[in-house]
This record gives sequence, C-alpha cells and structure tokens, in this order.
Amino acid sequence: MKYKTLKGLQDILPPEIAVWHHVENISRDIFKNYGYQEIRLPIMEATDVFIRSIGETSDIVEKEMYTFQDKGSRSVTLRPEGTASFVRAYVEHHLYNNPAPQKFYYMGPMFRYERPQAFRYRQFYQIGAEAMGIDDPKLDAEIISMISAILKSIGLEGLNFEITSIGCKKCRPDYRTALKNFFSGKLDRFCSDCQRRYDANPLRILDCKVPSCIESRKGSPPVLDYLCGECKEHLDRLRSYLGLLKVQHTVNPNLVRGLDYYTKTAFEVSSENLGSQSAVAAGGRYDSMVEEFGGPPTSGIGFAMGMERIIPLIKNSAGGTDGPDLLFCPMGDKASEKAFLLTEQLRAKGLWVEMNLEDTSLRSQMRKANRIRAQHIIVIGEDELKNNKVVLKNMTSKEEIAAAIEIKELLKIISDRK
RNA sequence: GUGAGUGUAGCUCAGCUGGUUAGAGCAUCUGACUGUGGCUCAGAGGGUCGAGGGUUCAAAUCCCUUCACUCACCCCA
Repeated sequence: MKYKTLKGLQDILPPEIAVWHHVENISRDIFKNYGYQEIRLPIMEATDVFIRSIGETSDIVEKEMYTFQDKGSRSVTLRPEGTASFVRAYVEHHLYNNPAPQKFYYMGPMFRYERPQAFRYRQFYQIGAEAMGIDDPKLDAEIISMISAILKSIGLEGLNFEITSIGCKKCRPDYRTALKNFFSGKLDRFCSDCQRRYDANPLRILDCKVPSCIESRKGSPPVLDYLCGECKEHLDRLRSYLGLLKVQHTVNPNLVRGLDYYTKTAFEVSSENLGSQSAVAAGGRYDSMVEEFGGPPTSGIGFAMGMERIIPLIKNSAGGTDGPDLLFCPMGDKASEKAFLLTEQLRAKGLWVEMNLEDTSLRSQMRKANRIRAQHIIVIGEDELKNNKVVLKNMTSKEEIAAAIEIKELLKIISDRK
C-alpha cells in the first residue's frame, strides 16, 4: 500500500457517517431551541491567537500545535480548539453590538499533535457553543443543561457532570500565591513535571496523578476557600440553578482545565465507558478574553464536545440502510440504452434509481439487486421494448405489476408503494 | 517525549518446538438445462507472511535492525 492516512487522522466511511449525521442533527435541533446560531470559522489562525488565549505554558501551546510558516513567512496554526478562533471573530466583526446574549455554535475539525490513543486523534471533531455578553450564572446553568439535553437526546448514559470555580483575575493570583507558599518548602518531594508546573502553573500540580505528588500535596489550600465574594456567589447560584433544572452534578475542586483563559466556572462531562480518555465534553467561562483580544469587556461561556468520544458510546449504531427505489436490469444493448434514459428521467422526478451497467446474466443482476437492497426492479429486454410493457417487481413482497414504459406511470406506481 | 503489546488474503484469524506449490471462515466475482434474487451447492480471483539483514541444506516460524499500528503515561474533546 503506497499511501495511508497520516498518524492520528482517520477516514470516516459511509456506514459510520449515518451516526455522525445523527449526532449533528440532534445537536442542531437542540441548539435551535436554545437560540444558538451556527458560525463557521477558518481552521487556521495566526499562531498568536492561540498563544495569547490558551496560554504560553499550556501543554497545547508548548507541544501540541500544528504550527508552520506560510509562503509569506507568517506563523500560522491549525486550530487546536474552537474558542480562541471564535473570540477573534467575535471581536473582529463587532458581534458584541448585537443584543446580549449572543449565542453561537460550530462543528468541525480541530488539530493537536499528540500521540494517538483510544478515542484520541490528531484531527478530531468538536461540536461547540459559545454564549456571550451575560455574566449571570443562569447562562452557565443553561449551557450545562443544554449539554445534558443533547447528550441525553443522543441516548448516552453513565455520564458524570463535574463543576468547579477556578476564580477570576482578582482572586486567582491570591490562590496562586497561597499554593506556591504551600509547595515552596517541599518542592523536592514532587515529580519533575510538578517542579516545572510550580513556576508555570501551580494549579496543575493539584491534578498530577503521580502517587508521591498526591501524597505530598495533602493539606494544600482548597481553591474554593480562596474565591472572592463574587466568584463564590457565582458558583453557589450556579449550583442552585442546576438543582432547579435537575441537572445532576458534583463539585470537583481539583478539576483543572488545560486552557488558561477560563475564569470562574469550569466544567467537564465524563463517561464511565471510555477507558482513560473519559472527557466527552468540557467548557467554562472566560470573562476577560474578549477584552484581551481588543474588544470591550465582555463575559463569555462556552463548551465543546468530542465527536470521537460520543460516537462509540452510541449503542446499536449500525443501522441497515435501504438501497435504491428502483433498479433496471436490462438485457441487451437496445434495452440498456432505453433503461439508461429512463433512469435519468426518473431521477429527475426525485427517485433514487440505478441500473445495471454491465451486461451480465439476469440471475447475477438479480443477485446484485438483492445485495444492494433495491426496493423495486424492472427487467427490460427485447420483448418489453417491442410491447412497450414492463413488469415492476417489489423485491420485498415479490409482488409484480405490469406497466407501460412511460415515466408518469412508473413514477406513480413506485411512489404509491413507497 | 516515555513505556508495553501486535504486524499472515478486503475483514477476523489458524499455521505446534523451522521442512515441499501458505490455509479457513466471512466478503467479492462466476456457474448450477441459455430471462428472475435472498438459502444451498460448485468454482474462481486475491497474500513478495510489514520491510531490510542474519543463522540454516531449508525461515511466516529463530536472531538483529527498522517501520507501522494499538494501548498506556503526560495532557486532553
């Protein structure tokens, strides 16, 4: 084999596409009910768009971006996630001038240069949404409830919703200092990654899974104790709204997002059935990114869900698809030409029509009709041409009906029996 | 970037401690008294056994190297 897909990329073939459409259609329907409109964004941006938003020290920026120079020597990057591009567009097109909240959704491929693994690809597809201009936690609750509605409608079970608050510009620095103070004396007890994290992003030490680090960080100051009044109230109200909407969830103070732009609310939806890549959807609030991108102070909240993680969770996803409404089985050149014409004419009338293009035995044509699940067939040969009559056979009921070789009549018979 | 596992037909795999033209099931195509399918039966096509090197009279099988894939760590959707 000469060529193969690049590592971590995959072809999605027709049988599976049906499931993708299923997920996409449900999402679109529910987004519509919640007032979200589709937005389509480029799959690459100036590299700075991602560095400035996701964070210089984040894993994504440090080692996972597909970055290259274009022919004009500009550094461009294939988007590793959707929100940064979205905020760029939001500011570029002054979308904040529309009545708040402005709500958008998108679906499309993202790119991260990681070692592929089960449910993890280098090109992966996300469905995401962003709601802008309102900092009331009702919006947080609404978006989490919407995710729940989508996933429930898709039919997923065994999902856990976790939420937390990671503070804001005002209170996070205090917490950061408190953490560093706590760790500073015993840094040698942590793994090399954590020692690096100490300077880069001490919050990530809380998420380390190395046993000695888990042990050594016991008694570290809890995030929630350091939230400012505003952040604390935000979280409390979010919880009460989620309760009102009956969205089951737990608070996980150690939930750490890999993106630096989050403020206040962060959340993650995980599945028990995905092995080690358990995150199905995740998101959070970002109340200062618009301003950092040159727009007016505007709060925002968004999420993304991973298609490759949702699709394997869908049960009995393999559905048998029907074949063409009609298949012509011509015998001989003359008949084949007539069938060729009729096929085109009936297609123009809105039917799915196929014909056997190879001159093989009727038996083999019938076999093929069966295999492609043709709903009806018409055998057309010398006799049929001479008499201007054909027999239309229903392949499931075996019922046969005589008909004139005439578009209107064929169309009517097939439409009636569909 | 680190660690482990696996590479034989389109797919799933068999091939024991090395021994003649490498197998099965499924799938594909064809045929079964010349124009009617799904079942059955018969047959056909399809593999440089991931690649390169080595040991041997002899390698899919043993050794080395390499590549690819998979899973896990890190991190994440």
